[in-house]
Amino acid sequence: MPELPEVEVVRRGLERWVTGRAIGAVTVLHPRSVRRHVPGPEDFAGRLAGRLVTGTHRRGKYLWLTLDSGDALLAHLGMSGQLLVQPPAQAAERHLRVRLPLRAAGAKPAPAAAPAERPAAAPADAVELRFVDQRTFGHLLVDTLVPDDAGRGLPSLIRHIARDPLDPAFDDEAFAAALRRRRTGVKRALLDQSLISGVGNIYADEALWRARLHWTQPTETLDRERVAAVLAAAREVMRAALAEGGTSFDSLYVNVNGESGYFARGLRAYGRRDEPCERCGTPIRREVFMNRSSFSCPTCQPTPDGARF
DNA sequence: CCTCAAACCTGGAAGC
DNA sequence: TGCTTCCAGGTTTGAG
Repeated sequence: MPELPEVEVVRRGLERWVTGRAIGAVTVLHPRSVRRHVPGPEDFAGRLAGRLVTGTHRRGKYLWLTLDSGDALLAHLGMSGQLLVQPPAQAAERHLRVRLPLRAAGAKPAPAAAPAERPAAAPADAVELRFVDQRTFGHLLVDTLVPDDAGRGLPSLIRHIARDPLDPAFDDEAFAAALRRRRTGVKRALLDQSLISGVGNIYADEALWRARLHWTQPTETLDRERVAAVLAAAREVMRAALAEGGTSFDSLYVNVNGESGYFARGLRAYGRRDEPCERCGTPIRREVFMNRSSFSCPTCQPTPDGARF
């Protein structure tokens, strides 16, 4: 389940393969993967054909490629999405949803040919960007760019997505103030992408374990220092995941080169039910919230008075 | 505006 | 072995 560090690893992996290349004839194999591109799959492919990729960007868990048309190819990996760069002749993956052929700028478009007729020795500069997604919670779409609060281009569909904690322009004070205005539990707030983006179930639990807060801690009780501690913890665990080259556990999640990331050994709370807390030895508990698991230490993270869900 | 929960998916694991 | 149920969960949508 890609969260911010995993998506950033994908972005970095894509950068050298896609920037400066031209997109060829896009094939949408599963319409659900472009369901948020309202004009439909044909329009999606039409807006990409012949366009040059000018850069790679990310906010929270959203990733986008800027195009020379002024638009952007926006991607969200959902729970099981992967963006792979493969040789064009590589066999199709089991859950391949969209094919985006890429060629070096200036190279002639490949002649239209059935896959079986492709030359065995494809030009070295021809690659294929592939969107593979088992559970189809992820999606791709072409969107227009609008200026963000710093005047930079942001896909219009994600205007409501807050900056993420690794963004230098993230405003800690504004976040603390917004949290205190909320009347909810701290974990629900951490998962609210309009307050802070990039934090999912795993990194929320990890940040709360490090900050010694239970997930039901009411947001209005969090003073500036507590919020600073939560943010510092989230940044620490995300940077550690990033430093390990990405990621986590789920074999579904694969980085741009098709290698499974592995950050599971750095997790102190998530997925460790009944295992001893690394600070105090108390067995980690698992509680269900919003139909998903929350892992915490009963001693370091006691359930607060006035718990909010 | 805020809060909250349902719905959207698939396949591996666990239970029977 | 084979069937059923549970579980993973980010985001949008709409009700209250």
